Amino acid sequence: MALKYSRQREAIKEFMMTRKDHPTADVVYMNVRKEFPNISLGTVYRNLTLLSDMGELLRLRVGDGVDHFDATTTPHYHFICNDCGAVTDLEIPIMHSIDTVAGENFKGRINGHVTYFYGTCEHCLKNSSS
Amino acid sequence: MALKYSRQREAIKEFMMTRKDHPTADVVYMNVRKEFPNISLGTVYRNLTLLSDMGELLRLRVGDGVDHFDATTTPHYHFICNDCGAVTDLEIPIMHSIDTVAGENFKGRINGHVTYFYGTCEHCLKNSSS
DNA sequence: ATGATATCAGTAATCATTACTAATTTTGAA
DNA sequence: TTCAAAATTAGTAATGATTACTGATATCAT
Repeated sequence: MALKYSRQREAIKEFMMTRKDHPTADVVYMNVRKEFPNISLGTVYRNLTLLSDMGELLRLRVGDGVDHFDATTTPHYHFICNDCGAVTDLEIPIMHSIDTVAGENFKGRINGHVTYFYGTCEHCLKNSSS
Repeated sequence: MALKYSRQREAIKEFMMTRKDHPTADVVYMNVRKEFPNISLGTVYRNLTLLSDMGELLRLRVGDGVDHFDATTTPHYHFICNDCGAVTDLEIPIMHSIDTVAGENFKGRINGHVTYFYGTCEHCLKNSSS
């Protein structure tokens, strides 16, 4: 009986499934509050962490100092816009070969890698040209 | 006359050059304190940030919630041990080709990538087998 | 229904980092 | 060398994200 159902956790999970823009805890909080006006930010954090630990979410540290969460748990790469900070998914296969490359002449064992691609997103490209 | 010499900044820079283990601000603070007993943590942070902005240091966000700094500013990859958290350099060439791969079927512009390899370091491999 | 326990809301605490301020250093010129 | 403008500092307070605590509430097997 280690894990009990909770309406709040379910709402958080459902909200995450509707979004593919990798929201932060605060964004989740703002949105779930529409359904649960007095849910607390701590509850949001606790459940995001719990769901991440259970493998139902991915916790992304993209380098902007705030954790982002992703309901797509199959391995994939991310792109971060240097202008607006948007985080988007990339539709390219996982490049396992780079683990092999990295492992040459390395004494430890390499299990995997995390790669973030940086640049300018489609939207910001248009804005800068105008 | 925008930038003035400071003994503290010089000591921080020199300490960073002696280390290839990517210390955090706190580690820099502890060590520079031997020479400047009442240097403040804020001074360490301000100078690490300044040096990073000037390109004399790299600021690494390896995903452990603490910033690491690197005096080797030529592009290179890093390995993070899942057991002990150690951050080490990898001696492999930059794989520019993966930016091209990631850019296919992507509407924005990709300028580069940051990759961290994870696994078990040489030292922790030995310890776990004993 | 009820008792055990997981979860909650609300709030306080923590941790890394940044901002503020009055005092000290640096530096170019008198 | 002396001086004053401006950068830098030490010390401390503030911030922002996240985690921990606590007494009340919700879930669930019996």
